[in-house]
Amino acid sequence: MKVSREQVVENRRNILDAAARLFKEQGFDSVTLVAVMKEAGLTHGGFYGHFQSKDDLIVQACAYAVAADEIGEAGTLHEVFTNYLSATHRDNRAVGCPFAALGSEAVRQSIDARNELTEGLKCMIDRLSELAPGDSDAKRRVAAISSFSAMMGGLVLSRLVGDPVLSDELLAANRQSLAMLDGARATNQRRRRPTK
Amino acid sequence: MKVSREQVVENRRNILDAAARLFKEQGFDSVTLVAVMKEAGLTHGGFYGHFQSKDDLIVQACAYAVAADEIGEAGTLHEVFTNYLSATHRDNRAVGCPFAALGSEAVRQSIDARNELTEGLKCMIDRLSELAPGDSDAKRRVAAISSFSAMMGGLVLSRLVGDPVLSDELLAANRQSLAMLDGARATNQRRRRPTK
DNA sequence: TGTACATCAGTGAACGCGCGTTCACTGATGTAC
DNA sequence: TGTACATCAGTGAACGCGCGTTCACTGATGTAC
Repeated sequence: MKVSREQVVENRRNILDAAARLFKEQGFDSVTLVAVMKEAGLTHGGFYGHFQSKDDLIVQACAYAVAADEIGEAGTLHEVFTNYLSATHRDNRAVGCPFAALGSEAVRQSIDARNELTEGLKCMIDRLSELAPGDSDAKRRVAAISSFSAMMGGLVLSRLVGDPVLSDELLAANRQSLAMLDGARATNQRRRRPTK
Repeated sequence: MKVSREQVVENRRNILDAAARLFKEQGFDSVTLVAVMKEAGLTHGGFYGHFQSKDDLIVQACAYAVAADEIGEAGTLHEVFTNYLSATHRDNRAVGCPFAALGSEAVRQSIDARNELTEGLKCMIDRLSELAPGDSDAKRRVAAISSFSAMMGGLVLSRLVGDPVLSDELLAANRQSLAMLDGARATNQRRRRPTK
């Protein structure tokens, strides 16, 4: 049965939202279109009214996921990595960072999907560069890139590990290391963003 | 046709080697048993003489991959991250680090597979702890964990990115950051491993 | 504003392909004598 | 050492299931008058 134009827009959004969550939780290959459409409250036949193929959905869902990602919106680098390297984030892949959830699989996706993620990564690096310590744009950018790499790598490893003690240690060690880097570089720089 | 006992052992090794390479290159789900057996120079029917199931192969291939991983065998931390964060490593997933190649997918594998990888990670952390800077075991261990997290995260991001300029920058920024950490901490520590 | 009808988003059965897995068979190995 | 035979690693056809995808159909929407 035909639905209203607003409903079409909402349905498409629901499909993308369901796809992003399921992909991050279970991976691109394991998630079926039937599962995505069911999660979105629809039946599978309607899928091709919204997307050309599963590959097309993956591209759109990647764009949606990086756009919805709020990691960089905290006020300080310390807040960012404290939230990122938390047990909560580790244990909730579906609503977490798409790079950590899908990184090593995304490498093998279409160039279109990777380009969407690349745009999201560029945006993330720019936002973190504003928060990172360093007395030049170049240094802050290096700090942003290395900080995000460590956060993302550390989170993946903490999720991978079976041993819960080691998993917690991996998060804590990365938090500690980032705190040192943040503090050490902060000492010999002028403040760029004075607190209001 | 029956083959000699030595040939059986070699065939099993060839299957594991082919599986580890193909998994790292294409991911667990995309690789078929037919492809693995063909790569090992056999036909698919014989697979179940060596392994109980594809899941069993994944477990054994994870163990094989981490055992074959030589990343931590360089002499200094600088050598380790220079090799790890290289274009060569980025462009050759099949023979590279299993954590970078399979990290975000391995999260969703069986607990047996994750335990094999966990053992490999523990071994990696121990080896890097011997090379890492710091004036206590605890600090060297934190440095080892955060260094490996950044290396692994940085490599995954550099592989993911479509833009080759950004990809190179991600590698270079992480090398630079690790060099700073290595150098900075090295200044205020006694030398633990004097050069022979 | 009310009515008739064309549009088209969503439904669900069906298709075909590729996958993991099974199994009857083959023929070289390796043992018993 | 040589021969006869049981063993069993590997072969390749076949199976069944689940997946992405298609399509004839439905019925609410929204437009023309």
